[in-house]
Amino acid sequence: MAIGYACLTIGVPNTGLKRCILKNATEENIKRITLANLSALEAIIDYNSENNLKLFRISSDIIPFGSHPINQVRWWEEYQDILSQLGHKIRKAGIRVSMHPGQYTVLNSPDSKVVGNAVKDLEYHERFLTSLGMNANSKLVLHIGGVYGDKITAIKTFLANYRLLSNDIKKRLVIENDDKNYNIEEILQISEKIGAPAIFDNLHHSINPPKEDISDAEWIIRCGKSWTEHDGVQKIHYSQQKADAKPGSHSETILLEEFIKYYSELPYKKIDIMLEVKDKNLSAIKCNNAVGIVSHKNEASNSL
DNA sequence: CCGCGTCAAGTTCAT
DNA sequence: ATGAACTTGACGCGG
Repeated sequence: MAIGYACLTIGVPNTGLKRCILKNATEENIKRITLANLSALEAIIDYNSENNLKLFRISSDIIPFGSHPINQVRWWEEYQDILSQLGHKIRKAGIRVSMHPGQYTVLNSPDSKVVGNAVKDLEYHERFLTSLGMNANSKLVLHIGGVYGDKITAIKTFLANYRLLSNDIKKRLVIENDDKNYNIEEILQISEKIGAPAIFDNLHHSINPPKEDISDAEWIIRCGKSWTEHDGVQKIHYSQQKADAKPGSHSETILLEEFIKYYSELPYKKIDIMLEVKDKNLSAIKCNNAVGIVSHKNEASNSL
């Protein structure tokens, strides 16, 4: 069991990622930012390792314009050594990394240009994880996409386009319920058809539940059946609603009492939990402490 | 140098 | 028909 966080590391020097706007995306800037970001990622990994944070989502911003035609840098070749050393460090630390293409990556769009871009974006993310030398338990998390007024057709489009993806992408792809369009029941139906594992997101689920009203633990059990040996340990997303904000807004920090209750109700503990929360690593450490995952630092100080 | 508007992409919903 | 929200910080322009 590991608890992790997404993309950003709060309060740690040299871990910030750089970006640029399209207008400034020259080859020189792209290379400079890429190198700076790989260095930042190493600092993040060092920090995660020291703090026993064994689950981390790498930001899609790691390579500027990673799937945009403006970026013609063959970074996976040019920085092959840096990437493979970084990957080695990640594995040595026992950290599981993943990536999560965003809301603009829509595989089931009726617009073939949009689909083409989505495929390119998946290829970019896949290439990054493969350049690190990660195996198939490093996942790419994807939402299904739009509905376009007809969900049956939209799902058929997703299935058809999924089948066109390369095996390298398919072996990493996992699908997640979202807060508007596709609930966990639909995700599981799609998951069975394509063989991609299902990620259960508790907050999305609370906002967009299916008709069948069973406990989160029951849904997690059903999702768990979609994870095979080569996919690694089942992953779920966990977040808490920010008070007095729009449904779906992530809270500033994780309230421990609520987390511990949720944790205690999990059907089994062989689960990796990705927190989606604004204070990132701080909550991840807090939750680790709450469930008895102690960092090396703490062990050292405890033994003094 | 400081502060605030803007930023690649797509879809949905509100106006 | 047009525009904001999504999620969010960081870039970078204008003063």
